[in-house]
Amino acid sequence: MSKNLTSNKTQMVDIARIAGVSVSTVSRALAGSTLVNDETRKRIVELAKSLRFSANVGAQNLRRGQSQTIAVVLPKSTADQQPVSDPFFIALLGELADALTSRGYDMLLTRVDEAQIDDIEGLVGSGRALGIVVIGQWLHHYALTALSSRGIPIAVWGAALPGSNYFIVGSDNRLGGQLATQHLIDCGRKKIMFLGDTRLPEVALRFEGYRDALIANGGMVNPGLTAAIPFEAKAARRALADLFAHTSDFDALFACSDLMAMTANALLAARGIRVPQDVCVVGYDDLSLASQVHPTLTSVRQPLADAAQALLDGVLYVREGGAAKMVILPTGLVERESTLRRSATKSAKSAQTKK
Amino acid sequence: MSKNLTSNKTQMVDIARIAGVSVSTVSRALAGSTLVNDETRKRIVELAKSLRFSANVGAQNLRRGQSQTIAVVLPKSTADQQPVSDPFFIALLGELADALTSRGYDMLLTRVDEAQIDDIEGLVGSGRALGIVVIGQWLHHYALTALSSRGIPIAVWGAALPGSNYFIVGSDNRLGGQLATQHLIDCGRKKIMFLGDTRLPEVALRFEGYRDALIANGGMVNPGLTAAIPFEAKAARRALADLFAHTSDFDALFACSDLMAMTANALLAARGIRVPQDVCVVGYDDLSLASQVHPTLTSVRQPLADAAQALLDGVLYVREGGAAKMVILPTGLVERESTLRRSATKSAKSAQTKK
DNA sequence: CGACAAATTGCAAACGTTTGCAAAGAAAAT
DNA sequence: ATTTTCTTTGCAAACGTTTGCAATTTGTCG
Repeated sequence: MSKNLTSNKTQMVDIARIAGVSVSTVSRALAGSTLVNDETRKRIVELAKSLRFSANVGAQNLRRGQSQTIAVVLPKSTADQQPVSDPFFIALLGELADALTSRGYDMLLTRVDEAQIDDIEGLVGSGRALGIVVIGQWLHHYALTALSSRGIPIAVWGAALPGSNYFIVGSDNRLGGQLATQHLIDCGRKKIMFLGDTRLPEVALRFEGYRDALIANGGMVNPGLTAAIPFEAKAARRALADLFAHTSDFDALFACSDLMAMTANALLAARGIRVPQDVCVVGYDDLSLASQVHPTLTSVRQPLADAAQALLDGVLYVREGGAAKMVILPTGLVERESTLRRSATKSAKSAQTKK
Repeated sequence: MSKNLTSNKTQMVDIARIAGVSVSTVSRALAGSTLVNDETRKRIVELAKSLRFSANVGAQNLRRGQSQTIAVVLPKSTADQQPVSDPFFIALLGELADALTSRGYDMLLTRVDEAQIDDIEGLVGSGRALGIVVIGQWLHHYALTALSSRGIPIAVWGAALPGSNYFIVGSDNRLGGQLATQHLIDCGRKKIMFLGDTRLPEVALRFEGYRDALIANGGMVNPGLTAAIPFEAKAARRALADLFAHTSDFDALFACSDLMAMTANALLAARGIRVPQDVCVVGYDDLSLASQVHPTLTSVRQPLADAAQALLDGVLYVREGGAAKMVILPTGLVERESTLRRSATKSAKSAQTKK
């Protein structure tokens, strides 16, 4: 019966009628334009509030030719039954949500299968979003490159790769690896095992840091002390269990995520190996969980809030025609119970002093 | 110079021109209408794909008078500096994301301060979303009631409260509490401590289940064996540390979240108390993490995927004018290392037999 | 008192779709 | 050959905003 498709939601024309002005005036008043008389403006704003009016965003976008929404895509590897992959991504997601809302943007969350990665172009093409933040780049470097070169504003959380033409934000993975390893060396450890799959760009960089630290201290990488543990929880557990079943010839672990470190801790504990006395463990990400478990976890912190800001800025910047950039954020080591610095005798300090 | 505000994105008129048909035909073809000749349809669909065209969703919504987006709001308590409160919510969020996308809806993620909870009405009022899923109801029961009675389609994850006029989905908290407690009793435990803030509706129900189980086994609640531990990680840690500093007169813990249980485990371990030998611990939620830590955590599982489906169904149902309902999902106990069933001698079985 | 500027308002044309209706053919029935 | 039916297409009017422009009112100055 009713003439309009959309249900009886109040809209500008209603307000205009009640206030006895035209729709234009209502529009301007609500937009805070100076073109409208102060008094009328107040009256209209008041009225709108009392009617709980909020303007149809679709129509606004249509008219203005732009949206205030940013799409955030989370990877979903086909093999992975976990709803959301890594707690770290979640933490980042949370920060992103806050950063976006505090700057007046809406957040459209999408999980995409790695295979459908190309489809996300539609998010922008359809005007749903003005740009895209991609969390986790190992969904096909080339796909992101293609997207970016086609003019889709994207910013990616990941590692800086050579030949990237897309905007990329990441932490200083190399430094992170270095800090962690140096700390373990300072703890007097000699056989530091690296846990992580170096096929992933970020892990590869952390590995370089690991190697650098070893070399800087007169050591070198022992191939027997590296294990390609995947990030995904269950697979990681399997791989670690398998690893520990075959070797216990290490006195420290450097894990590429806190989740991995925690799982390793659990498996070591089950074998009666004590952390940190027998084995020191350093994780990565500094999840809030890291300070909740036993033993609390020494970890490499990534500046999440800064990352979120940088990603948002990145999307907007690219959208304005800015060229792709790399933003590398600092990392720092947070020391907790899972590692134990030796008493001053053999610490980094004495390394400075000539023996 | 260009006449149109929106940048040079391809739109229907472009396709129409190239294909030599009218916009209407393009629209119909892409919508799969039978009104258009099979051959022309194919040609147009092909063309659209090759141009990577996707229709402007804003315009579609405007014209159709409805959107295909569902807003999901996550609580953000003002005091809480954690980006996203509880890992459980995250897991649910992930399931929601999958449920929504697999049914063709977009997901608009919003974090709201508890104070701004009323503002979420605008999400629907502005046509951005067709309905709202609220995760965590203890942001003001009354606000949700008001929202719902004003006709905003919402579905809430939480506990069934008397006098709710909004659609609510929750697990059977009472049963969960019962199962956990009964299991601890079956483990031969006598002093089972309840950890959780019973001011929260869900916790209150779990407590009832706890009480019921005690009574069913000829016991009763000992007020000294309940502690109002909050959910938020840091506060929980403080409260637990404080608790354990004052009492150790318990042989089992029933914690209202896995996070709480893990933290308790960590603090107990630091005090040299062994789990499960000295103290058995049951958590709640069955996070994927529960099977990663040491000892792996016995926990009450909530059916996340079902929950997500039910929430989505709920929003749609309410939007179609359906009356508010309560959906209570089953729970189950997952036994792991943190509890240890006694050998048959003193188990539940013998409780049946007359002494 | 007339002319001109400034302030405030309204008109109407977009924005990119969908869809009721009419039109134009083509095929079928008479 | 004429009418009827069916298939396929296009026209044009929405959907709810924003905004350039013109129109009106009011104020100021000579």
